[in-house]
Amino acid sequence: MCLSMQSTDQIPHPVIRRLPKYLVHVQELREDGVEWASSQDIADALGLTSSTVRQDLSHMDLRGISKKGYETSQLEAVLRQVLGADIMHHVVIIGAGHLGRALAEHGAFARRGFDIGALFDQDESLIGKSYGAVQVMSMDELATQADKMQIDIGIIAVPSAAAQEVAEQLVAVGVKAILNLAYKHVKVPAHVTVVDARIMESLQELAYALGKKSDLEK
Amino acid sequence: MCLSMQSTDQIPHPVIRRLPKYLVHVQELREDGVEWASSQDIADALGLTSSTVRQDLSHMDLRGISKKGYETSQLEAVLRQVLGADIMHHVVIIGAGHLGRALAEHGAFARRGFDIGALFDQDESLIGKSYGAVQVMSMDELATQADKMQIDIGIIAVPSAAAQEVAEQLVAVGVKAILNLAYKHVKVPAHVTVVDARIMESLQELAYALGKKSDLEK
DNA sequence: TAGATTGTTAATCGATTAACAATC
DNA sequence: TAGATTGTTAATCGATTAACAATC
Repeated sequence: MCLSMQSTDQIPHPVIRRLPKYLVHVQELREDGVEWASSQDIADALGLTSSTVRQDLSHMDLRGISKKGYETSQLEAVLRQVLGADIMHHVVIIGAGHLGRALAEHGAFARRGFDIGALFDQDESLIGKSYGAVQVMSMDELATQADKMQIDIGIIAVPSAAAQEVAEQLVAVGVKAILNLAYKHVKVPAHVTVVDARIMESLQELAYALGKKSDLEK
Repeated sequence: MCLSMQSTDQIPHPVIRRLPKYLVHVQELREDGVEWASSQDIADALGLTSSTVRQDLSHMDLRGISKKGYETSQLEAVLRQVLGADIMHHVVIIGAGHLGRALAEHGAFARRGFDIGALFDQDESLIGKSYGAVQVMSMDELATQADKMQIDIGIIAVPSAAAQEVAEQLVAVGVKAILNLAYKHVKVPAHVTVVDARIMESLQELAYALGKKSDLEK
């Protein structure tokens, strides 16, 4: 018997990318003691239209109520469930440079269900050191460790020249989900999901916007 | 007389988000001595279709050549120009926590035209310290410093609870472009551009993808 | 010349927005 | 009851893909 029908239908990608935004907002509302939020309330807070919010939430396993909106605690629960926020995910970071270390030391991930199990680096002089509660290991140990801890997600935090090779190493040890922080597109087999989070690209997008603005001022 | 017609037409947002990907790839090709790249070559490397590549590049101020494709050095030049990669942008980071420090110490930004002028933090005990070549200053000095260095871009690297307040402070001192790394949507006036680069959201997107995969295996 | 590849138009696909009957 | 707000259908808008004449 299948209770949650929603788990089978295909949620469009733009919707999926908005779900974390709904979650963080509705969580804040619930913590602040707000029990109900209308689609318009949520839209205003997140810079969307109420129509988009209702469409998006129609993919979730809950119903709103006329004149009241959506119950924040219920909405939070279904969003957490859909996003797998209640399951602990095992994460490794490849690259113990500034960015990799910062992520290891950043407590917020563990609090949200992402347990960072290890940092890996080529640089032998770093091996054995700890950042936060996370130890640096040799790249040679990746395969062994992948068996021990069941790695769900690999984070690529190496220089761009090494990104493709690291992606292939992660795929080789069976990692199915990769967060790529390197300024380089990586190619992986179709069964592996890659999400890019590149600060450099975001900065360049801003630089473009600034250029447009100064054009308009002329 | 206006030589670059392209600077006035409106480039669609999805195209703009792909431009940095083209730039980084074509730069690599050029450095490797590859002089020509066809739309199909570029598409294969970046996981796009050749049709998309040709459509995207039609917004740029260059022409490809039949049977050869696009000249990499020329393509790099127009992409750099459109993205403002040849102009130095002045950046400040608000929040001298792990992430803020990592960005300050990360050399790649300066190399790509983003000069990080200062870190700002509320914590008085951090003030005066340096990370990389970047000094930590008091939040009280933001307004004064904003006048001195001409700030183009502000990076929000504070805990989510403080993100909205920091956004407002940046807007108040005249910053027109904000990179938001906090796990919280910030509201700003229409004349200010915000780009989000939230690692947490990307991880949650991956967690969703993992959940879908384990559903399919059943 | 023949064939590969462009630039561009048209077709398709999909996401967002608008509209409104149902409902609390 | 009257009015606000949902869920959903239909309309609009925009992006991607396909197709193909032009061209090197």
